[in-house]
Amino acid sequence: MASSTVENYLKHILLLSETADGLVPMGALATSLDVVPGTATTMVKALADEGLVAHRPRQGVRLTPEGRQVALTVLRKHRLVETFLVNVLKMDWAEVHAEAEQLEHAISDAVLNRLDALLGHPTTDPHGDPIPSRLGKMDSQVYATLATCVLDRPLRIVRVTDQSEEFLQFAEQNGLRPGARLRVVDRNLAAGLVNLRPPTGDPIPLSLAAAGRILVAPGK
Amino acid sequence: MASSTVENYLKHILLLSETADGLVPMGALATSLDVVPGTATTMVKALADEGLVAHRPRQGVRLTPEGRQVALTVLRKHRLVETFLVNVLKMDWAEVHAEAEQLEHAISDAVLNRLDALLGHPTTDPHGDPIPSRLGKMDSQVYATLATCVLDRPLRIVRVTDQSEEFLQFAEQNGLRPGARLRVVDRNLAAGLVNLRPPTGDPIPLSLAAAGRILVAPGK
DNA sequence: CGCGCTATTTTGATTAGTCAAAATAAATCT
DNA sequence: AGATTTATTTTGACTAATCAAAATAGCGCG
Ligand SMILES: [Mn+2]
Ligand SMILES: [Mn+2]
Ligand SMILES: [Mn+2]
Ligand SMILES: [Mn+2]
Repeated sequence: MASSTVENYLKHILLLSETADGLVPMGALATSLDVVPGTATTMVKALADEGLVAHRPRQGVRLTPEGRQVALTVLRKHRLVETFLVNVLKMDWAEVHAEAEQLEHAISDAVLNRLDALLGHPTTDPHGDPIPSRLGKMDSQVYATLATCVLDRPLRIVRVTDQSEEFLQFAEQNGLRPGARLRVVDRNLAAGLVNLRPPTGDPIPLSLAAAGRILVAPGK
Repeated sequence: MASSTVENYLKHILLLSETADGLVPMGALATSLDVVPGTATTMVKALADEGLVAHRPRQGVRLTPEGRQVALTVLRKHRLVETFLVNVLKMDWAEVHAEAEQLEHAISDAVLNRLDALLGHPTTDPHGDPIPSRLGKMDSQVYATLATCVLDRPLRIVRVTDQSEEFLQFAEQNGLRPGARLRVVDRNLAAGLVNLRPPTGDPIPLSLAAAGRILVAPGK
């Protein structure tokens, strides 16, 4: 059985390889896991010995099919747990990430499947992050962000890709959660500012950086 | 923060000191935790340095008030998790112990309290084990067992004190769960046998050893 | 081509938790 | 009391995971 440390390494490699060509540099991995680079190198070599990753010295690391399977299961547990905590226990979506970080390693497959059924087999978690299916399929559709989408068209928020408590709290406050409707009224590249118009209420000003962390799709 | 190892040591010391004069011998602790005696000695000395236990060399170990508080919280988590798994996720009462053994270390106090509320502040878990209150109070009433109670009187099962899957499966099969009504029709010390009569259906024969693991109270 | 910057790897130590086996203390039995 | 058995403690060694700091490999650049 993989230790929680191993599970975390694999999960982070999976997440980081989404935003790259598949090869994750050691530095990025170390930063993401909050360890020093030497530690990541050592661990990755051990994971390679176990057949969970392939290590290209001085270039980076990628998951093997077996490692990917483990990582997907951990991610599935993480996101289903978050969904449970928000939908059933009514916890704040800003605090569930830290909880799930621990619980993802403590949940058996039996509990996982019961939770999945209880929640009605959801495909996204409270932040809009896709939940891998039992078979390891995960929606990887590419969405526009509030920083890149067309102006003045009806939009629907599909995902908030910043897990930090502060950002989530701010988003919550302004009704910026998955499913919410809005338009981007204008964008000022020079000032780095975006103005949003929700269906009702005041316009919402947002930095371009923040806008880039909210994914949207065209919506009625 | 206490590691899961530390939490397990404290919880086992708590449980073992219920069935003794409060001083738990190293041998018993080691057996209970499935480690070799030297390991228990080493760990207990470390726990003593942290002020969580008091160690009487060559005699045994007891919890300090701080250690007891930690142990009670872990036990509360364990039993509330078991209750959740059975009552909400509809898992089998024979399998939840192993699950809770892991989850008890991964649940935050925030989740603990939400679970408690969701379940309606239960005072016993699916096996009838008492759940310590948020303040660390735990019912410690002493009950008779099916091996020691009076004959031919209406009884109510209050607790099944054998966590093994086999025993719980057997008990389930025969309706021997907390809340169930029955009588002890006779007891044969020589043969080591007890005969139970449920309200309906066939009499149930049971060994004295097994009978001693089912706690009962006089019941309508 | 050679120099220097940066990312990575290596080396040597450390911590938590464990076991095997030897040493010791305590209890029990002649 | 002295010898024997049993429980506990000590010692030495090991594994997983980590860090600090030194060594190295690649690069980009003049
Ligand atoms: Mn984690
Ligand atoms: Mn999420
Ligand atoms: Mn445990
Ligand atoms: Mn129980």
